[in-house]
Amino acid sequence: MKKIILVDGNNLMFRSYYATLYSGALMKNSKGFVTNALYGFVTMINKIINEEKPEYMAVAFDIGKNFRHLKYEDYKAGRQETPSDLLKQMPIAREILDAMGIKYYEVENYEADDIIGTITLMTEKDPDFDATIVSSDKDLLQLISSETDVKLLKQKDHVRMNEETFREEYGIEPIRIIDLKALSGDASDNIPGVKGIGEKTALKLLKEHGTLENIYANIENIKGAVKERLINGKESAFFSKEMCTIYREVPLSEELTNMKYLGPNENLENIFNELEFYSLMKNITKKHPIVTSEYKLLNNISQLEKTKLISYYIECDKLNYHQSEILGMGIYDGKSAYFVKPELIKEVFEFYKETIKYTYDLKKNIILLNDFNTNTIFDTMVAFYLLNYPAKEDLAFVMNNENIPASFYEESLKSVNVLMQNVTLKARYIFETRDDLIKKLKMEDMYNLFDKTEMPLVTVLAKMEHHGIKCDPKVLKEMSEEVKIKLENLSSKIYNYSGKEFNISSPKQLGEILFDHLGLTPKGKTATKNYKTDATTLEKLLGSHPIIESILEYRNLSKLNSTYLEGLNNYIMNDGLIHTIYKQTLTRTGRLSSIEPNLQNIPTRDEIGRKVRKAFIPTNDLFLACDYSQIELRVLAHISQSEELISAFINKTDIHTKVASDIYDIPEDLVTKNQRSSAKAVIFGIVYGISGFGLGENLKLSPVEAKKLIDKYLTLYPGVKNYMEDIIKEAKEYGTVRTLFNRKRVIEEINNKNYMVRSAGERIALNTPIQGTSADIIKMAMVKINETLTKENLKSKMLLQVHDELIFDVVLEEKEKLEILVVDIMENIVKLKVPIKVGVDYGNNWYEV
DNA sequence: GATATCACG
DNA sequence: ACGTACGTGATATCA
Repeated sequence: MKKIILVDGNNLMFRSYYATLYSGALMKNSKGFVTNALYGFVTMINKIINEEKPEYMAVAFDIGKNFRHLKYEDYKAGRQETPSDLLKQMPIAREILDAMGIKYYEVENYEADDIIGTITLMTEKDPDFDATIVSSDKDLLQLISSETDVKLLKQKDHVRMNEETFREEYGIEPIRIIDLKALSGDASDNIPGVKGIGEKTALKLLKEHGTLENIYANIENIKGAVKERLINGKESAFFSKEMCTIYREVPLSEELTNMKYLGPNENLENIFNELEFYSLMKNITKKHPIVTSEYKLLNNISQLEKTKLISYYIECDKLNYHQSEILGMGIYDGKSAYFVKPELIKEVFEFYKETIKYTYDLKKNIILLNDFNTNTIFDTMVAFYLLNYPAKEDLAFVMNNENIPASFYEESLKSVNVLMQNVTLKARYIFETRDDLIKKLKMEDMYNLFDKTEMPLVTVLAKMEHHGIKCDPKVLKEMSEEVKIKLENLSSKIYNYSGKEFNISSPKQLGEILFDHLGLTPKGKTATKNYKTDATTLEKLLGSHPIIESILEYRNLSKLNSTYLEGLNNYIMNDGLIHTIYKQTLTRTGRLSSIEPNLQNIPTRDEIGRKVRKAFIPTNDLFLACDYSQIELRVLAHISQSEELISAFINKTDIHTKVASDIYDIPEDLVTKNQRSSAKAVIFGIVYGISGFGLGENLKLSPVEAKKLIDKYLTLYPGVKNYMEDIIKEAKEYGTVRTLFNRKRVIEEINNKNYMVRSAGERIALNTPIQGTSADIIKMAMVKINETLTKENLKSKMLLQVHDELIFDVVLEEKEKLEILVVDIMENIVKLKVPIKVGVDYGNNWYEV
């Protein structure tokens, strides 16, 4: 059985137009062309296609005055004239249907209803076809039959009406809709019906007598006022019936089989581009069907042809590519896919030396191949990241997400056949998605960020990872021994206080000891209903029992030992170096992250922990650390254009002292250390979207007092306040925020009905442009620094990035030159409304720095 | 594998 | 009344 979907095109366009007419500004493209009806129309058509998955589909439109107008000059009188804004969109709807591969029909002097009626007559006669009509017009219910049902559109959802459901609701046969209207009329079409008879009475009469004709044949059996009204309105009734009967023999010379739904063609994208329906374009961007997973086995380079570009995908045996073996490579040259075994890979790259290449996770491949000049200009993973796809370590994540079956690398480990299939398929996918991704990056205004910053950064990070940072295991070992002794002593001390032994590292057991066994006052429960025992909670209990202090110290030292002293030791490789992995496609703000090990969270805030840094030493002569001074605040000053902040930075004021003097209303030279640090907390809190409560916790003030500080700050720095309001408004309107360099973040939470979720979304909206812009800036600086180091032939290396600082392994004789060039690049890579300052430090190890 | 905790900017 | 600062990763414990 074949099903055809029949859509009342006029009905859909009118609905769409009026649905958004009163919602404020009418949707227009940048040329001022109103597009609201078309947008709704396309959305509805998409929805119908999604829900019905039609093989056949047709849309019907009204055209010109029809026979009803000729017979009845008041037909549809009283209706507003079609607004010109809507009228102008009508022909485009037809163009869109053409481009969507959907047939549409209009026949001079007939309405859409008549065309649909004519087609359903065809399907009723054709044993191969059933029909579903989509409209919100109840008139069409008269066409319901055993082969035809109606999807009746309501304001929010729809109801499906077939013979059974119709009878249930109306108690009459579907075709009797015409008799019903003949009696009760239809205000919207200006059908008079019988004056004084409404739907209730009409239905009652029809249930009793069946048809309009029968009612009049039995008119003597009807009593009272109804009879009178019927007699008076007889002519009108029969005339009305004629008016609302769908004409089912419209001259339409078309076979049902020609109404096949073909799917979108290339014109659709152009039309959507013109209308600026960018959100709708996502659904139509060609899902490159990977029709074949065929591949050849490469035994000899001579099988290959020189070509302009290829794609490749490499799979290795572990997630950490610094210590793993290549399993194999897939390549695709636009015509054929080949599986390349590890021993042939070097040769293949030699063969394709001049060839432009695309890949996925270029940084991984650079390290695996130990080749920094692969001529790879496109990293699909980075593109996916910027465009908000799940750009995980394995391309299979994205492919599966796009409904293209692909195996994960774990499967490749199990069987060579899967491996070969896998890498060649992935190589094909990379090849075929690249153009689309570029287009999307351009559409989103992120191509520059991609091409000039993120892509070049891939190689820079590869170099940093590859170089590694030297770490002396002896230093770690010595510290660890000391710390372990202290931990021993602390545990006995703790057991003495508690009166029994327990696992101090178990928050659950610790909670029970403190609050059940020792009877201390709990300060709340965790999500799993255990007592809270985190540091802030314990600090509140400091006076109540001497065990608390020991536990805090124990926690501190055991963290230090397990995560850093012993933990880091496990990452020192045979070359005596630690090779972290920077994740370039993970964070939502644009920052990097560092794993295995995380070199971005080596202790520094407390003195004991900071000593870990003594283990990190240069391979050249010394370390240079260059850190951006208050980069996020400077970015805030720039983005918010707060005059107060800008002038403070331009005048080189100590910003925290300045703010302290402002919010406490005292001269700068009287600001105490405490006041300065409170001001600092206020400023940082603002950047994160803090509440009075949160700041109060932080500063050990009451929420009310804290709130006062925030309010004072916002009054004195109105630019900041405006920024906060504007960015949240922007986020709510578009569902996204952007950094200064166009990096985009989608914030789903921003219009959530749940207060907590929505508030979190608002804080994200506040913070992301600031954190993200800072990330953009340091990334741009890194790219330029790398370029310059190469150009100037310097041997000193960039080693680490810790969000706002860069650490270099310096060759002594290059010291001055390096410092000047790095500082210059970092400070001038972008021009903000405030100066950007970089601090500089040297040391023989990371601690000294 | 989830949770609690704590290290960093 | 809600429940309370953004972004990360590693480790130990426990269900």
